[in-house]
Amino acid sequence: MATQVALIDDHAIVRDGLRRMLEASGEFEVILECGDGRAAVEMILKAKPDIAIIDIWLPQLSGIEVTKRIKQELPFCKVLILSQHDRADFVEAALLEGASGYLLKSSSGSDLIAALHAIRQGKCFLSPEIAQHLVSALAHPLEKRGLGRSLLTAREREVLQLIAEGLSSKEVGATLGVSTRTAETHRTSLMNKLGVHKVAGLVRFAIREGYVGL
Amino acid sequence: MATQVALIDDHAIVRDGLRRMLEASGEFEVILECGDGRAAVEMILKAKPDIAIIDIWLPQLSGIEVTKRIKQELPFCKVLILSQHDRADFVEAALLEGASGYLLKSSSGSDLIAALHAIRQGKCFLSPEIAQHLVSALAHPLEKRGLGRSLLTAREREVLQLIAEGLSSKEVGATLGVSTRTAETHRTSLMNKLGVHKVAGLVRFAIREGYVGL
DNA sequence: CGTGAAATACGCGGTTCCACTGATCCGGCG
DNA sequence: CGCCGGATCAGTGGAACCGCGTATTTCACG
Repeated sequence: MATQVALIDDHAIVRDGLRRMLEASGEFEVILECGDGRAAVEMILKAKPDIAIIDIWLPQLSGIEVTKRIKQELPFCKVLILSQHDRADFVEAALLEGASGYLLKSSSGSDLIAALHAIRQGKCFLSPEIAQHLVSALAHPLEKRGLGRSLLTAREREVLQLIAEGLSSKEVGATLGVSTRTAETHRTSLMNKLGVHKVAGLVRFAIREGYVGL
Repeated sequence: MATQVALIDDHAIVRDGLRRMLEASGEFEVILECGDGRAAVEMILKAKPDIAIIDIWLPQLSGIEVTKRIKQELPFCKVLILSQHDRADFVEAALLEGASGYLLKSSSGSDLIAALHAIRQGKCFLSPEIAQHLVSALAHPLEKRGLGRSLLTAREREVLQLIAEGLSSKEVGATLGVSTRTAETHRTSLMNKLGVHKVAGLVRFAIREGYVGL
């Protein structure tokens, strides 16, 4: 029986291409596709694929956050992160959340298949460039580097991403399924914590920290 | 005989996917792939494909610039631009340089095939969202500005920078020594020109274009 | 078990945004 | 000269923002 795969990437055309590659191999079956993070979590929890291929940058919810949520509910669902860049902190965060692999988009299609093979067998697969970064990162222990100790709470990071994507408080509330006032409360505490008083400041922080792309 | 296609995109994995889609259709043959702009120009001039599919963002040389150069030498080689975003100025620039189509990556694989069909017949193909932007751009005939001249006026760039730095319209007016109203007018035309409706969008544009730092 | 942090939610009121309009003045270019 | 585009200024009205509060529940940690 073919391994069931979920494809999460915000570009439909990229998903189409990946699907063809996976299906051409004859070993994988794409059982769901999704272009945004929030919807992806729901669909994955429902469909329970064997492996989820997740782009790191997604509208609504980052790939890291998606990973975290599905690993909580489906520890046996493997995750392969796709990313344009090789930012070390992203790699670490993804692996800490339970991702089984991290593949750069500069990889080839055969690398993708190779990664899936490894992951299916419970192994780990990292793009060579990534592995490089990781060893140097392991030189010093990660607690020290403030990775676990984030200033912002998970909810606040979520709200921040949505604001930076251009949603109003009302839209943020609707997206998260909470009231507009609650969204505004989070917005307020974000501004307090970050010491800014304008959307512009939030957006710049979000971009600088990689919560949203450019 | 199959239509010969060149694939220019900086992500190998995306090229792999596109190639499979094209070849699966049976109508297209990928005769070359390249991941950076400068090399792409050389390869295309040598290989003379019927159609070049070019990502707008490329290392070394932008997709727009690549289009310009190959159209100079090979006017009969059609160009289909691929892009993540629907920035009006990019679209216009690409079309002015001779691109026959502009496809967002949010499009599906069948859109891609449809676009190639249209282009092969000498027609033009734009993603629907793109066409939208274009009509609104034509409403305000901004013909005069060629490529060299910036989309934004000097004053608008000034205002943009201040907004991105977090100033309110009132503060912008005070800073520039004009009325709040005027600052708001500039803000409005910025949003119109850039096709965004939120401060977040302006800030991201400003950062992307280097009007403000991070 | 108490404390505190996080998430949720609400009110009020002034400020700001922003789309829809309208206008005037000036300088360059055919 | 006449036209056009850029820069300036303005009104209206509804929506959103945001600082000032308050309050409940839940959950983790000591």
